[in-house]
Amino acid sequence: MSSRRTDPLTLEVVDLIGTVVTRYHEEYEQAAAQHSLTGAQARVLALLAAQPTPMRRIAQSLRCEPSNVTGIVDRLEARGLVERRPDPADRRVKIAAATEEGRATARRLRDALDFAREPLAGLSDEERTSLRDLLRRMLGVTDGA
Amino acid sequence: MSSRRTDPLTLEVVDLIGTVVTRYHEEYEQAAAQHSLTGAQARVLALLAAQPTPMRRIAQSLRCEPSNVTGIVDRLEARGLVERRPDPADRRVKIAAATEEGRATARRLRDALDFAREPLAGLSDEERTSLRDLLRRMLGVTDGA
DNA sequence: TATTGTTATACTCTATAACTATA
DNA sequence: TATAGTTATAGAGTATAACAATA
Repeated sequence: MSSRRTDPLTLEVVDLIGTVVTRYHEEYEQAAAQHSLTGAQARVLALLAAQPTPMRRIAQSLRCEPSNVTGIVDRLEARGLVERRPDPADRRVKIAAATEEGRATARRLRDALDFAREPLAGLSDEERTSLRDLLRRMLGVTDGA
Repeated sequence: MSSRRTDPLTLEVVDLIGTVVTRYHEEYEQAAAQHSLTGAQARVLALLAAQPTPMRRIAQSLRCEPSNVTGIVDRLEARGLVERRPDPADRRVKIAAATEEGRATARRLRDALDFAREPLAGLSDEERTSLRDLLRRMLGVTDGA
């Protein structure tokens, strides 16, 4: 197995994946910055634009401590992009939800994320199918649809 | 071009790439944390283990302001993983270099990065070649070797 | 008692601006 | 005067611990 680790082909694929990761993050941060958002704020806003979410679950989604979410949502709320709502079923819970303006910002943000879209446009349908299948296997995805 | 943007195949590939990016980062941070390093510290240490580098160039590599590098190298230096050396050619320049212990840590860190290695082991040579070529085209890489 | 969200605290990363020592 | 590195400062993300309200 160590032969596979140092084999030039594997190393190049690893390197290419590293490049993908780097480029993806740079584009994401850049797109967020264009709307004066940090990466974390953009991720939370995207999540809340998809569906209102309790603070606790936001933390799970971000894989960080719940205490951190307070500040991130505070800053989004201060800009009118997000609001906190009570949970009728459990008065301990606060549900964060994107406002109309927040959803609009999230939409523009997603449109700006050309990363995977533009370079993928250079591939044919067959090639994209092939890429999808390889990535699926690499990630251990059983199926998709 | 907007038809390609919303086509299900492209969306799934975009989603898979997002998963790759997320998983890669988590593994990287986790591997760094196992050595009590932050992500930024691990990146700088890996860079310096490959070759001694002036502070200015470290900043370019990290795509951050030079002032930030001071603190990162300070912390690595305080732990004996890195040292600053003068540049004989230009007395303004300080060259940061990994110590023997720093190189050993960098080596262990790299070994811990199973992310791309392990899942790639499930692919055949042909599949990895195919994946390499698709990633190359996606990234606009003319060639490699 | 356990859980949700928050506050308080400390550390790191980040950018900006001003400083120093060289060039 | 321009450049390399540093310092000072401030904002943001992160983890830990302690707390109030609620379950």
